[in-house]
Amino acid sequence: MTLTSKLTPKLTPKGAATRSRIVEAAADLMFVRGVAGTTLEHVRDEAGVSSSQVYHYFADKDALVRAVIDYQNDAVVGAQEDVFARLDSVAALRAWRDEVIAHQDRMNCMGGCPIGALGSQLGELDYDARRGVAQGFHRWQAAILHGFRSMQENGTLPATVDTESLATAMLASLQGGLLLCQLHRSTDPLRAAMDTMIDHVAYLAVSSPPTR
Amino acid sequence: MTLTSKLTPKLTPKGAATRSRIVEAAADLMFVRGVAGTTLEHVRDEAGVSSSQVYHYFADKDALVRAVIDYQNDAVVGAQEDVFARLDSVAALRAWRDEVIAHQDRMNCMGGCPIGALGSQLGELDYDARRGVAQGFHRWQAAILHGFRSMQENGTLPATVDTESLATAMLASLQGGLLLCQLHRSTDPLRAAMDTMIDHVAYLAVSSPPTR
DNA sequence: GTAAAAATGGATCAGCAACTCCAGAAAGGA
DNA sequence: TCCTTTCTGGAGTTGCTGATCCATTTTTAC
Repeated sequence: MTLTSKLTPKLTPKGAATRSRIVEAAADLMFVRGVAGTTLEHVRDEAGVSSSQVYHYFADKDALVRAVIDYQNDAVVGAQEDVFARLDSVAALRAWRDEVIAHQDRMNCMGGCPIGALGSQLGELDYDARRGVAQGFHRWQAAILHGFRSMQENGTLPATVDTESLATAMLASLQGGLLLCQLHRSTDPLRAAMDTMIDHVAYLAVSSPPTR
Repeated sequence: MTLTSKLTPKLTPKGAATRSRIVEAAADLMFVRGVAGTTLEHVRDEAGVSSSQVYHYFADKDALVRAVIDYQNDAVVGAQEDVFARLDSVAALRAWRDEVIAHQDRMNCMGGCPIGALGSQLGELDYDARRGVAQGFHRWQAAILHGFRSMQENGTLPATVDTESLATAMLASLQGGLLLCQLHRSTDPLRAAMDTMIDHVAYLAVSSPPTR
């Protein structure tokens, strides 16, 4: 349950739909033009609502930004949480890497990670925003961790491996790789980052094979 | 040699000092408040110059931003280029990791990487800015690569290792780790990211020991 | 020493974007 | 049905911020 749902106690179905349209429009625009580069006028036009609508559903721009963070957390992490849970083998990790790279290819390496971009832009400006993004990253790390734990349970990874650190390192590699991918307009650095990290997982898996 | 030096052909020593003061003030402010959150009025006051000074040395805000990118490239990468070149052992890598973490500790995990933050904020908004940041990252990657090549030459790493990819992966890990460090206000994720990557280098060094 | 070029100060402009207001339409609840 | 609440429309306002202008002082070059 998000914080914003508490702040708008009474919402008719129609109102909820309008609110969603505003958040989605804002999320799309902020992904392309950045938070500061996105005016509420843009959001208004893109969502097809009037000026007052935005302020009917959100106290100010900051409140809208926080709703966008919640939205992206669900869209990016939530939608892939079950996918991460099934990352229980090195082969599955490599398939996931291929999907991530293919997606960036389709995007022409533009935009990077929606959550990471929001965090980088708002980290020092908006306390709540920073917390929201951190929460999304924690959720993301937990999802990856779940996969690594599965690899321990099925004997792929030895129990001695620090899966917490490994999951954090994997997420960091992904984020850094996405940033380099965006700025170099090439998937090569993303591939290098993910491949190297997956190679390390494979090393951990091989170096201490299951003893059953 | 930076591009900006070509655009301001005649600069008195006094003028160059004033220009530098403006760029440094802008860099500091943009690191803390972000690019969009930094007004030229802030820069003017912080640098102790009048409004017209800024426009005397820079065509517009975008030009100042590009100068800030050049400045940060030199400050962050340039200043540590020789340090990177001496990273020719696993122990040296671990010492470097300690320094990075100690620095983030001193900063209270605020701000992240100055170059990464600029890239994330400007990546999709300013073509020249994106290219400038990418150039800085390339320089950074090359510096790390230099260290890995040294490790090959002194026999620490086998010649078969793809040092290009390894250097890129190390930089990505660092960037992602810094982002998580900033957003979580903790050096733990940064440590996890760097440790895991250095462990991998150590694995590559050990798995195929020098055959001399 | 003098003229040209560069540097400085500060007032001011103009546009934009966040935010407000109020009136009216639609929906919900009894 | 009728009354309350929610939703919508769009004009309007205010403050900020990037940018301009011109006069004045300082420095450089010969």
